[in-house]
Amino acid sequence: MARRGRVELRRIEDKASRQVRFSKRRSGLFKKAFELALLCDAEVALLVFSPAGKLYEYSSTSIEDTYERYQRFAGAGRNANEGDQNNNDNQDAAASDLQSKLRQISTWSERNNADKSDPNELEKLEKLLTNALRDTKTKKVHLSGFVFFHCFS
Amino acid sequence: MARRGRVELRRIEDKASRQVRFSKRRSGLFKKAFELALLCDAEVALLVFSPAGKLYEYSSTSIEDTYERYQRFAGAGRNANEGDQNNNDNQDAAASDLQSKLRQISTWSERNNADKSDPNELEKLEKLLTNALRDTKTKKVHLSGFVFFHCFS
DNA sequence: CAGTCTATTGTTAGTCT
DNA sequence: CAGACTAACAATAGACT
Repeated sequence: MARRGRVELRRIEDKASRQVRFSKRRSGLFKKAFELALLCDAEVALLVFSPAGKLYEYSSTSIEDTYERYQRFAGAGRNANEGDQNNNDNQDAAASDLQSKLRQISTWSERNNADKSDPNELEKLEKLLTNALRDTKTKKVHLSGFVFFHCFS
Repeated sequence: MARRGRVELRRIEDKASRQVRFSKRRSGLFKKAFELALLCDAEVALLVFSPAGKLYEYSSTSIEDTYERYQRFAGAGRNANEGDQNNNDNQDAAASDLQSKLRQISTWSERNNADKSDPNELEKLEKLLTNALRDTKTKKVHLSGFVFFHCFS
């Protein structure tokens, strides 16, 4: 009646199960996003494409506005922090991001040991690698002997 | 030692508490987003601005790409389900060098979940990523050629 | 498929360090 | 102020409907 063990962190192979779990987890994720925005007064934008290519979106203001803000932020100078305080580093976020990218690569790599390789997957991998590499370089610059690896779990 | 009742769904007034809970809930949200992408093979993009204006981001591929896809999607018909995909057959059996590089990255990535990060390790990772990326690109060119050839002959 | 049910695992608010 | 701790609440996998 319930799962037998902890959840394995890898792609769900069974198609039916993956579909059901996508539905349930998507609901959960959107709820959490909504709660974060409401409780903590944060600006949140969330885009999800199902494996079948269907779009789901949530935004506390508007996707477009948040994306614009993101571009100003990420685009213009790494440390430029809009109008306010001298917060120097987004290292926390950057670290998490790098970590998650590494995890994705790890997963992809494992999955791929069994799979055949195909152009779409390669495309995806290429993007992961490019992003991870960019983050690595950024991080290296910021690293001045301090440690800030941050995990989700 | 624990909360006394259920969580009220309204903005947290106490500033310190709001900050702490933002931190914790943000971690949780990013973890969930990561899991959805990984377990269910979905494309996820998540942008969060803290009340203080700090940016946090996660993307299973790239924020830019997902936003573009979103625009195409939202711009044209809502239900338009893109034109995909089902590319299945590919025999590219050349497991090769790329796979061993991926395995190295995988190992590094897993080890690093527990380890601290340091400049030397980053240096190593950077080299692995660069090499893997180069191979990926090479392979993609070959694969593209292969697919192209098959489509038109 | 979209709900219901329930045993389990997962998340987290408040507290302490 | 970032983690550790832990009681309590929340999410969810799998089976059914």
